[in-house]
Amino acid sequence: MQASLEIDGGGELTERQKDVLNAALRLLVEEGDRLTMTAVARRASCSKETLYKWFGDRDGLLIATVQWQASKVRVAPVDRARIDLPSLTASLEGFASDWLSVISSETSIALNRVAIARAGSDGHGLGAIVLDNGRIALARRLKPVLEAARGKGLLAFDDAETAFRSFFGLVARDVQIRLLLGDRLKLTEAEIGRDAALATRQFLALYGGER
Amino acid sequence: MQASLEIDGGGELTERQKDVLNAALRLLVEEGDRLTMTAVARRASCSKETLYKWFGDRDGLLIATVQWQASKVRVAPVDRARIDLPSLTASLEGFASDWLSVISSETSIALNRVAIARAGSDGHGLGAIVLDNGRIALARRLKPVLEAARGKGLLAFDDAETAFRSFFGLVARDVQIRLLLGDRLKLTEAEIGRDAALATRQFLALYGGER
DNA sequence: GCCGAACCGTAACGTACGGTACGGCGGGTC
DNA sequence: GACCCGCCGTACCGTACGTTACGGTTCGGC
Repeated sequence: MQASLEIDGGGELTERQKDVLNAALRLLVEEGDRLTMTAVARRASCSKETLYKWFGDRDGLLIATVQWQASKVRVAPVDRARIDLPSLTASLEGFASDWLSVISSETSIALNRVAIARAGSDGHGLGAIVLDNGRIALARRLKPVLEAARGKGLLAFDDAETAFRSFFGLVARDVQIRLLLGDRLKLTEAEIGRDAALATRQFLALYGGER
Repeated sequence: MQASLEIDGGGELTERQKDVLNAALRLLVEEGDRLTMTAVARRASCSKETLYKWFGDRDGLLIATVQWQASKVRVAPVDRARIDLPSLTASLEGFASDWLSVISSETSIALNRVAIARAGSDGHGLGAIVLDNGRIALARRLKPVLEAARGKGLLAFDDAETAFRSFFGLVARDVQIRLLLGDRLKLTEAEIGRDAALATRQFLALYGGER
């Protein structure tokens, strides 16, 4: 089945279906791409027939699982009224530590691994979804903040996309690729806070206005 | 078979074996992780029996293939005598554009995809190899340059690792994760050059000494 | 010319897994 | 109570693929 390309991923799901997807998600974290339909059915205490009726095929189940996880992490848009340097700094540090927390979480690592593994062969369904709920969602939330700050003269840049990508690089650095490749790398809360503060300071040094 | 963990990956290989590994490499780029032993044998015009005799099993073949590719990209160490600001700038730009070229190449993408896909389940053999020949090799070559530049007062930092990771982030930004996830993103030579120059300028702004 | 080793091509085996079919059951409706 | 419907559990089917086995061919050494 070709799962419908709806934007929201958790809309018309019954509680039972959400339970099943949560089970699939946990299994995805534990087993990676080698989870089997049988294992999902057993873990969720449902029949394979039900899995196929609800999700069509294995691909449909994976897509629904990824969309379900994505729908759980939707965040409220940032309030960008009244922005000054301290609030901008705090906001950037918040974005940075949120992002570091996400990309170092077991769930994110597992989902990115599966999406990357399948990006080569299939019609890049999962990759687009993961990208859209990761990097792209971050950009959508951050760019208005950057542009508001530029409006107040707190930042100076020509292209918000370029500025965003610099911020992204300063924050993520090599963390995600190392974790995806299996590097043992434990990020504590304190380290995330320090790294976020450093990245923010560096970003302001590069893009801060009226120095 | 547990392939021996030798550091060099292309040492005791006959020409015929290199041909076979090159065929496997091409197939890996085309097919990703779903390459089959039959397909490799057919592409390399050899028998499966030979594949199993030489490489033990499918894992051994994949490991040998990744090591073989890694052995091909070994580069000469950088000459760090007589360093001044122009030569440092040129050197950093060289590192940056090399790295961007590597991570945007079909081969690197395919190898990273396979290594990431298997990093969750198997004994993280491939992930460690890819990491060691990617990020870690880059750090090994770049850090002496950074430290030499610090010795001349051209750069200022406490920890070479931290400085390196900032450089890494400024160069790579979101390029690698986007490509791994299947984002269509074509980097031209000119764009790589511009991005490398920008990253270098930003890195020097953050870590340049005696301003 | 003969022998053994290495190798090619292919057939065969075993298994794992995606997908389907079916019997049973509990719960809602009349 | 009779009926229906959605779902569970499980057995089953077909296939793909890793792995092994085997007959035939080439080639270097004697």
